[in-house]
Amino acid sequence: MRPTVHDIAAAAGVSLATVDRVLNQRAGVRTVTREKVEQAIERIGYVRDVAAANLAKSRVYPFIFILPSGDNSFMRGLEAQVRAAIGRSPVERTAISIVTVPAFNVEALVAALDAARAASPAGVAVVAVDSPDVIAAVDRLRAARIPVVTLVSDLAGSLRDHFAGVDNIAAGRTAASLMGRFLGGRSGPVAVLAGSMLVRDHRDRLEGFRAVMNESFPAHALLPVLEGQDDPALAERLVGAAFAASPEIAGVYSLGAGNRGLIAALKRRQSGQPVCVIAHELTQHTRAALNDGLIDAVLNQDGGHEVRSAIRVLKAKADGVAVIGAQERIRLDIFLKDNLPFDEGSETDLPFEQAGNQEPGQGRAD
Amino acid sequence: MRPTVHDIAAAAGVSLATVDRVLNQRAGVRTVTREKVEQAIERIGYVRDVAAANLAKSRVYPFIFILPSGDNSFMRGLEAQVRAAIGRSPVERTAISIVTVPAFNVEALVAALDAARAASPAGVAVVAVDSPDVIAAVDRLRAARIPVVTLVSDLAGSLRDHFAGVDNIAAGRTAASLMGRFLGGRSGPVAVLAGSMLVRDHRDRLEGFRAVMNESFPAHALLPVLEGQDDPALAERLVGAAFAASPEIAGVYSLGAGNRGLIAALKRRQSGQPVCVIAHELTQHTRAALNDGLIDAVLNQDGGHEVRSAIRVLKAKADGVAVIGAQERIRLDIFLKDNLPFDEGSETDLPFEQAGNQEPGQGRAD
DNA sequence: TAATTTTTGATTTACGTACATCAAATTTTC
DNA sequence: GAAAATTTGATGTACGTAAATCAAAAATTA
Repeated sequence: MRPTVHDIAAAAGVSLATVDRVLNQRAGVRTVTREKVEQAIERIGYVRDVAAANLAKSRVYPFIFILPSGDNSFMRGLEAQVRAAIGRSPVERTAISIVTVPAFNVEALVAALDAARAASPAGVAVVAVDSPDVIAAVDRLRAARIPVVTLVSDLAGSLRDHFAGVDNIAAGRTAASLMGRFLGGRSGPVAVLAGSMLVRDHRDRLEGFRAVMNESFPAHALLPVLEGQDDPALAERLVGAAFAASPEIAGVYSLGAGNRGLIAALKRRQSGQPVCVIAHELTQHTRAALNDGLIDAVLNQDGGHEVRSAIRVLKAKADGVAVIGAQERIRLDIFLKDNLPFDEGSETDLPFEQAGNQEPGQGRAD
Repeated sequence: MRPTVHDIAAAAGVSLATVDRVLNQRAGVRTVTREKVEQAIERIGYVRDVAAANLAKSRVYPFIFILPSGDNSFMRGLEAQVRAAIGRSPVERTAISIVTVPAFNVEALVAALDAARAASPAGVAVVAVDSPDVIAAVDRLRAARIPVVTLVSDLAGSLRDHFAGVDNIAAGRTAASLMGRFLGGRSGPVAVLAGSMLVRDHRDRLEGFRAVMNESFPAHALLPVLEGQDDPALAERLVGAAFAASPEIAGVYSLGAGNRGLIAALKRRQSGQPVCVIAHELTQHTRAALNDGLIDAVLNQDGGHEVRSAIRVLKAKADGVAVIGAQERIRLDIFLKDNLPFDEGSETDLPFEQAGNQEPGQGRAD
């Protein structure tokens, strides 16, 4: 049988009350006694029964999720996943609130992080914009002993506890490797469509992509990066202009969002050789384009996994216990039209379709 | 606040004892009363606090894992993952025992399943061999109200509760799609190395591979399937013979284990055009070959995920509660040398290296 | 040494559920 | 309508931990 607090008391030769004082770091225990108890815990291999402890404490974990607002399929899917987690709150003892801030907006994000700190939750998950001010705001949360997990896009140099997202450098490298092999003998330059260089995930993907293209496929020149602000309309204009300027384009790597615009531009393209297209994030639009042969491969991160992983890690950090590392590694999914998962419908789709059009630059769209 | 049993009692106008009788389906409740209570449960939206219930019951979940024995890196890695789960048993309230049976052996597997049934555990996970006798044995377990999860290889037509493994038809299709694209303009037939057509996973992969090769890349003929029994030595002989007989081979799809033998044959191959190789399961051997450029892509299933998922599902089935479907879908990982995960060392490696050589056909090796 | 402070022990209640016991109320059977 | 059987209620204990109270013991200070 697993040892209990009573066994600690017996082993240490102290009372239950003293064991409790040590376990829950309450005052009024002499150092010698505390050490006696800690040694007993070590000796008999006691591990606190978290379920029983949570029951006794009527513990709930108040978490805050900070996500970009705007018309971005992936981000709205992520929000839907957080809402699904909210639906499981009674069972999981969480109390999750969602805060949305304009995409790529440092000041708004800092304000949201500081507001979160004022609410003193049990943990914060945030889709980070890479900036010194954001790093400072995250570090203020950590200084207030509030666990922080970055979601989707990391914040290198900050004191965040964990990153729940894919290895974006590897993602970029993989995209390049697939691009180079899929192009085979064909020649021609490759265009890159990004959202913004303000977010770490996009920068990392570009870095990985550039590295492998230069190393392994130097015959294909890289055209200057198109920054589409994750806005479909802008993306469509930029890609269309690139096709017009360089009809010999052999491939396109879309490492951000706004794929609706990219797909529109591909459909409008009349002439020229076939283009190899690799994009990120499986949405209704990229899925359809993959099936139609407009897109050759989609690299995907599972937002549901990321959200559930973030919650597990935040809980563990709040309780001060270890996590199963391998379980929390977010995988990069590679989808060809041959291994598309069955469409789960509402699960990854938008929770609500927004009809009206969005101002450009306000969202990480699609 | 979340409703409790007391709230049910109040809402239904009955005593706590009666609510308990209904909740735990004990006898001695009139149908009218039972319905009154069930309606109250529905009305106030009660969900049992599983943590508290488990605490009260001092619940442990005795599970039995039935795995193939023999010198097969993937299977030994799987076993290591089960052992890791055993290490978490005190926390997860499980009591897991491992049973190994010779690979591809129907009688031994049936005996193990029947022995498991006699032990009346809370659930059984099994790497299935596809056979009517095995189906019958699994159905006997289900008839005894014991939840069954198939692991890695499914058992279509049985009453198993769940399959914790990848979609192997999609895996085969993906392999073909990658193979066809990687080959580009090159011509020549493609060889297929399987383990045994007795297991569903191998048959499914072959089916998917054949379908896409015939549909999309009919220029590449498929050579007769080599059945290597997942044995490295046999695989090496078969592949070597195939190279000798057909020097113009353009690609090899290894859909089973025994990749050590395949790699040896590839290294020995002197002449001929370069061969595009796609294999299954990331082990120390396939990882090294991928890095060396001997293998072009590895399709992988994460044994750790499969084991943890199997345990979660078995628990849920034992408790009669729902699972998060998306969380339990096992993903097909596609690894190129560019997105190899950091080597976790002991985590996916063999728990112990076996030096001695194994009789052929006794294991699903490598 | 006495007075004071600090530390420790003993005990109780609570969390939400399971399970057992015994008495009381209700229904069924003859 | 009485006896028997069944159903329901009331109550207590348990699971492992948290948290509180108050008394007793030990240590510290004057």
